Amino acid sequence: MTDDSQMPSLTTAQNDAMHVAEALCSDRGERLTPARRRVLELLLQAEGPIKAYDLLELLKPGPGAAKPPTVYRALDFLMELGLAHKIEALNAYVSCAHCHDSGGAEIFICTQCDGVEERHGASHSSCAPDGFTIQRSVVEHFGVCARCAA
Amino acid sequence: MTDDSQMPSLTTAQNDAMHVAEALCSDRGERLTPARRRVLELLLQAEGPIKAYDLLELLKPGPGAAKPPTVYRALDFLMELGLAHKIEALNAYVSCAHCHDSGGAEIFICTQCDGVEERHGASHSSCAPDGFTIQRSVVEHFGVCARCAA
DNA sequence: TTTTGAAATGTTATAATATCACACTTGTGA
DNA sequence: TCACAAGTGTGATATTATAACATTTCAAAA
Ligand SMILES: [Zn+2]
Ligand SMILES: [Zn+2]
Ligand SMILES: [Zn+2]
Ligand SMILES: [Zn+2]
Repeated sequence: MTDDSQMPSLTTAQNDAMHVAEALCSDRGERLTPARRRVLELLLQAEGPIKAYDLLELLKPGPGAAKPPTVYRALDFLMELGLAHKIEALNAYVSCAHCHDSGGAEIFICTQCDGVEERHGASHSSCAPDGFTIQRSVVEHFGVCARCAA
Repeated sequence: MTDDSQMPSLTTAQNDAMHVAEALCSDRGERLTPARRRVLELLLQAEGPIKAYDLLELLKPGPGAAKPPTVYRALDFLMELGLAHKIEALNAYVSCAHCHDSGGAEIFICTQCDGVEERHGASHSSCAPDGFTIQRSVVEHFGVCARCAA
């Protein structure tokens, strides 16, 4: 029996993601506290983008019924570490499987199945106005994924 | 004296933009009603992105004190016509000088002066997951403009 | 001209999203 | 042991946006 035994039904991939998160926190000297861990689990288990107040509902059954600041603090923490992203156009959140340092995530959301895929590295500086230095980008594409188009 | 005389201090460029808007509405068989016109004027006069409730405040002095639905309806109308955009990451709105049909706007926001510039036409389909069809994109870049960097 | 019907607006209330402020707890290191 | 910083709990409140339904406006049809 591992010390992940208190987690409810995480898939292998989700379990792996938790371990990556633990390692990342350890590296950075940050603490993956129970509240933060629980929110990350819920993000990993979600089938697509999930809203803060839906997370809040999912946290209700637990020992301490969470209040909004708890969820938003956990989300802020996870986003700082690059373990989660906010989809601005939806006011919703997703876990990030890429564990990149901040910057450069390009998100594709299928409007039929709510599936989210992420890509990195495309530079947008070539389109920028002359002399404009990009510090942070929000790139969110909505459409139909290959599976749903079939 | 022109029949724009009831408008408060619009610059020539802003006046031109109003005429473009009028022409566009005319083309589309849509009506640029006083509420819609007033909101567009305020967007044009704003120095940068402006929030819905700030627009609401600016409308207060007028003959009829506006309520939230008035502002949101006007913004929705203007966005439908491509005369305004929402900046999702700021929950704020800007007028659009490009009068493009919907789709493809790429927005650059200077975090020092709040200036907004818009570019078009960069295709992101090359970065998309295989088989993903993009229907709508949100592309917002935050950084420092040439003027502020100088 | 009158009728009429769709579009637009007014109005009240409320939903949905997010943060503040401050007390308390917890874990860590001097 | 103590002091301190980070994290959390809690209640209130701020911010952003929409629902629902009555009323008005306006132009086209009769
Ligand atoms: Zn990511
Ligand atoms: Zn899909
Ligand atoms: Zn535009
Ligand atoms: Zn600037």
